[in-house]
Amino acid sequence: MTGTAKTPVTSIDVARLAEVSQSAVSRSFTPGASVSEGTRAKVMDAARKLGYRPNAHARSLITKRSRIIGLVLSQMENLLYPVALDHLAKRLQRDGYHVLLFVNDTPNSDELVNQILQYHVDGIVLAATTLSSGLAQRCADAAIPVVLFNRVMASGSAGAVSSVRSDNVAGGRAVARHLADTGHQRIAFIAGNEESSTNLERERGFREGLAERGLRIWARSVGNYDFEQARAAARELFRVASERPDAVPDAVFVASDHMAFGVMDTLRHELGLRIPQDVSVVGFDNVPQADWGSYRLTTVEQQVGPMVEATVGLLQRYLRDDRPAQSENVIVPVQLVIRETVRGAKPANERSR
Amino acid sequence: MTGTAKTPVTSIDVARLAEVSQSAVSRSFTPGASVSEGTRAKVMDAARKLGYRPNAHARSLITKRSRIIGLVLSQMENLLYPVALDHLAKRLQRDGYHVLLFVNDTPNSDELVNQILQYHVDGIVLAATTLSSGLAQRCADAAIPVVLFNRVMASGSAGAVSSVRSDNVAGGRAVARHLADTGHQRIAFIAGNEESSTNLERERGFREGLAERGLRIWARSVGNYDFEQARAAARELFRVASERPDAVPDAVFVASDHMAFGVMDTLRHELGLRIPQDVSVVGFDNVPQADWGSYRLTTVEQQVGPMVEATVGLLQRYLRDDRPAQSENVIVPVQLVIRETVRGAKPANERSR
DNA sequence: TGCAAAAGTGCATTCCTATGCAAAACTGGA
DNA sequence: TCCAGTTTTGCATAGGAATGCACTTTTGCA
Repeated sequence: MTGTAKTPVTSIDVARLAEVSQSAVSRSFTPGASVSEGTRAKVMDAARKLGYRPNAHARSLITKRSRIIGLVLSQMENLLYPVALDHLAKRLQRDGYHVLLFVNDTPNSDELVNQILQYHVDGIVLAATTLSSGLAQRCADAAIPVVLFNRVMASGSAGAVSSVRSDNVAGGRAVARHLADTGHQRIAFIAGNEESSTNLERERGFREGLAERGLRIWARSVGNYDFEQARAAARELFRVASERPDAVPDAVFVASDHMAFGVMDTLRHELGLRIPQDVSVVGFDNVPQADWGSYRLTTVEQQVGPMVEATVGLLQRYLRDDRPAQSENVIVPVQLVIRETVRGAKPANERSR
Repeated sequence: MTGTAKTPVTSIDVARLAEVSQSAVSRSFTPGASVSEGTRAKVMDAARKLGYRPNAHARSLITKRSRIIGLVLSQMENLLYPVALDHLAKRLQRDGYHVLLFVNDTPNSDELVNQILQYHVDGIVLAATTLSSGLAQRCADAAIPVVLFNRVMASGSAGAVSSVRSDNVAGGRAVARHLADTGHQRIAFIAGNEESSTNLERERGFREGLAERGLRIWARSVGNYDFEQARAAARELFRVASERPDAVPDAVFVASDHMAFGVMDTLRHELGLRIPQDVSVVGFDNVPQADWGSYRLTTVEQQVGPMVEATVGLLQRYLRDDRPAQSENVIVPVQLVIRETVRGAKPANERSR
């Protein structure tokens, strides 16, 4: 019978009941510590009776490890982040770590850094696209390992700021080739946040890919990774549609799926265009919705599983040998997922459904 | 210049530099403590120079308050939860609290309870639809206040298990009335998880509303709050469509938006039905996607803001006067948001766009 | 100017667990 | 049976901050 512990029960209580010392209790709960099987059994038994669990705060106070990873987020509507959060939390839980959440409210990162440092987290995952790299730097200065998720620092990093990201350049290039090879001529691009590394890289790869085929970006607009702004961008690009139908893009590459959905809705329901007959659309991320029947969006898959795995791997390396460690930048390969929003493409490497 | 603190800097270091006692430092960082402006200034100055911040673990060890709220989640793909998570984290951050995340991996809640209790969280928010109420009970037994989010306990609760939920019954009833009043006759229902309180209440309200108008559920299937299962449920309900078009539902109430999207996709793209001409669809939640052009889903809004506010309110009440406190069940009103998936309805109380 | 009340300060202790060190118990080989 | 070697055990302390208590300084009012 698991005892119902109304009041805090400490290792001393357990020690008393098990008739051993407090140290023995502690050791029984520390993997690899020196205790005989007999004592451990007695302790565990007493612990169960009393409903005892070691106090994580007291423990981390002395071990200097909190087994907590701070996660800084800002965008929640783009499903990529919830999905990544889910993976990350589950993965860390398996190793006895947990995620403490920080939502990037204000642009004032000072206060946020303060809050994070108070908890003495063992590591930080920065998944906020809009975040100033100052925050990363400040955390790294405090000797806390930082992993940027889906993002890199602009300037040379000083401390232990690593990053995990997809091969955005390759992704952009793959999209360019695909659109060129399916015979598109007037190819537009809707950017995300123009200063973000994700956008810069995707756009660069895209330009390169187009150049290979003797093309270039025909028209361009900015959506800032925002649903509504992406819709406005689409309207802008297609404004002249009615007057000169042949002066209008025949394909759009949108820097994120989340924006692409808004773009598709606007093209179809507001501008009366058919996808892909009148215009092709390609996204980036491959969030679950991209597979939904209303969109069936051709897009570049960011492999969340491997990205999370890499993130955890980096963190663990820091934690094991806790020297400063060189900053490391992992690039996870991407894959073009061809569905039904590009004219002249045959769905090939589709995975499920 | 904010000093870069390579090594832990403690209140004693600050005290030394500021030429005061350690107590003075502590008091300077404790709102409402007894310190003169002069000392506080000296302390803050020294603290800034050294890059000092109080150690949250040491603090919670002695104050018995961790300023951490545990949040247990399981469903991430239904945007309702990420959105709620976002609100909750921001709201708590404003009060100096933070969210520690627990993802309900396995059905084995024992291990999860263990993990939660180790951190001595000040409160727990349970937002996992699929979770056994045992978990709630166990936490409450450990004298930790528990708030069920979007969910109630089946049996009479013993400890301090409160809940915040929408008025699901009223929501279901509103849907029934709306569908009846717009002339629908063969009204189907696709259930979520049949044991969940949300589903039970929505279905009950729905039945009651239909009964008021002399109708009843014409066909029923179960989607378990899962996208694919909902699609299968839709196929099942409309299987006979080709043979006897008039024996097929003319409206479907789906117990969550997330499922409703799958249902709409299946109806439209797989079964070739038009919405709302051939069949009307109503969802529940009003997640952001419901407003998207491809869906424009008529649905019942769960007001996440007020729900989070109520949740935080309950937690704070527990924390202030920390007696066991009676369990309290807050019900947040809902609102039918009429968009374009119900035949014969005029978009009235639409909010934005 | 004097004195009681209020405000500020420091000392010492507490929160709970982990761990270095020395002592104790046990192991196995001769 | 005895001893060196190994494993267990307990003692005592550390880790960083908060707080009751007693003491000192300041304040306010007569």
